Amino acid sequence: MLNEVCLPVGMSRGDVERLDELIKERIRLPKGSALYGIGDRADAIYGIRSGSIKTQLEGSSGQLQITGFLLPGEIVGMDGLLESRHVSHAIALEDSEVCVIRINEMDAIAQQLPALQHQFRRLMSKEINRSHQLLMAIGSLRSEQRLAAFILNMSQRLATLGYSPNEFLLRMTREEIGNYLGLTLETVSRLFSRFAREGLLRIQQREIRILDMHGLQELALTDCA
Amino acid sequence: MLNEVCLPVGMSRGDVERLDELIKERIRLPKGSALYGIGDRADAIYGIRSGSIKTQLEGSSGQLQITGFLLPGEIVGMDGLLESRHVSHAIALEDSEVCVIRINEMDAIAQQLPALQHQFRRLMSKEINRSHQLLMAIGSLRSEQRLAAFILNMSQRLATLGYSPNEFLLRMTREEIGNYLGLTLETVSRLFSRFAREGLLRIQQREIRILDMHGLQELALTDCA
DNA sequence: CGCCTCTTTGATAAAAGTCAATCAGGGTGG
DNA sequence: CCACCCTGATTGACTTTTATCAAAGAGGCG
Repeated sequence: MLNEVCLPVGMSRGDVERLDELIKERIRLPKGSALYGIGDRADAIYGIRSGSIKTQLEGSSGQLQITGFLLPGEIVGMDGLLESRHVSHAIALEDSEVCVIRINEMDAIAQQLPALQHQFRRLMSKEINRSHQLLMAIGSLRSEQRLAAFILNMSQRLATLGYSPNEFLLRMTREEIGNYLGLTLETVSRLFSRFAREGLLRIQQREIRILDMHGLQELALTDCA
Repeated sequence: MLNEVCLPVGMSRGDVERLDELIKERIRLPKGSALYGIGDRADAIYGIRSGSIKTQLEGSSGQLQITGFLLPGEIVGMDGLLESRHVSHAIALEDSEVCVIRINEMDAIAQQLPALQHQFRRLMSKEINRSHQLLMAIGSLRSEQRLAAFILNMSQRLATLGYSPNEFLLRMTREEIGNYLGLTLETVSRLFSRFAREGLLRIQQREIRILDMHGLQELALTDCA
């Protein structure tokens, strides 16, 4: 049924049926619960069916760093494939559901289905690119640009899921946004207020309504190094 | 011969011989030359045999962000596997040599050699973790901690290559270090001077000698959030 | 030898963080 | 059902960190 949500591939009808074997198990995650934690055995990856999930690392002195906010259709858990142990936490931001893709089973099927192998490789490459993009944002953009880019990114991803790109609900706190972007929660809050004052958007708690998409885009690009 | 440098795997004697087929081609890179650039067709990955290479992204407004400094034994080029086009530049920091691993050929061999598939997956996961680590450093550490962590990281990686962990030559400029760490070149320079003043290390141009490894480690961890 | 790039250092400014107080909702228990 | 509490958000005053601008110094390569 919703295989494309679990592992969005471009493959033949018959191939897709093979995948049904792969995705038997599902997990329901109440808000705030962990899909996995650091040190947990990593023998599967997870496709998000509904809800949203954050992933965060834990530094050597205990500080947390959020590395991603994942939405339906996206894959979580690929960080653990190095040592078969997860090196991050994955926590549901709201009640969510994921489907489980066991690595072993995937390997078995991929043996006769090279397209799956390639698809999986693409997914990992995507993850690399995602964190590189974030790296560039944190490393070379100013706070206002980072937040603008963040809002636009959420908007785009929600739009591809069929939601309105102009009006949506943030599932994370100011503190989580700040942590993700390398800012403090106060800075994030002030920026939201400023964006609202400047007529770029309207914000009421976590409900965002983008009023001037073009202005936001301009802001995100304004640097001209 | 030096296959483990090109694709460090834990596999049987016979398997290793299979790999010889894989690595026929080598490329010599003069200092400053590009292994690939944004938009180039990505049909191979590269194992560094000697020298060092930086990878950098280009933002929408033209700003560059260095995402990695790669040393011998490390793999470069995995960012391009998403769309078969590279999305970054890879540039030699000194005269370097890489061996070419064509994706197609690797796939063909991996068909009968699952260990290779797994090894490749591990490498991609490692790349994800690497950029997550950097993300955490830039996102949640102060400038002095970032630089200390950077120095320690270089030291460790050079040590695993058989070089002295206490004395080495940086192949990149202050500006490149700064860009990588999300700092300006002036800040980097001042920090080096300060570390030297505090007796943590001695620095003369790009020659580093670590005098107080433990002090540096402490500095890198000092946050206690 | 001299130019050119890289580096160092200083003075100043701007950005973002910290501390602190208040405010707003949402959920819980009386 | 309402008051209260607790978490999260906002805003202000102030500090710290880091960037920016500028000038001078050091090597290295042609």
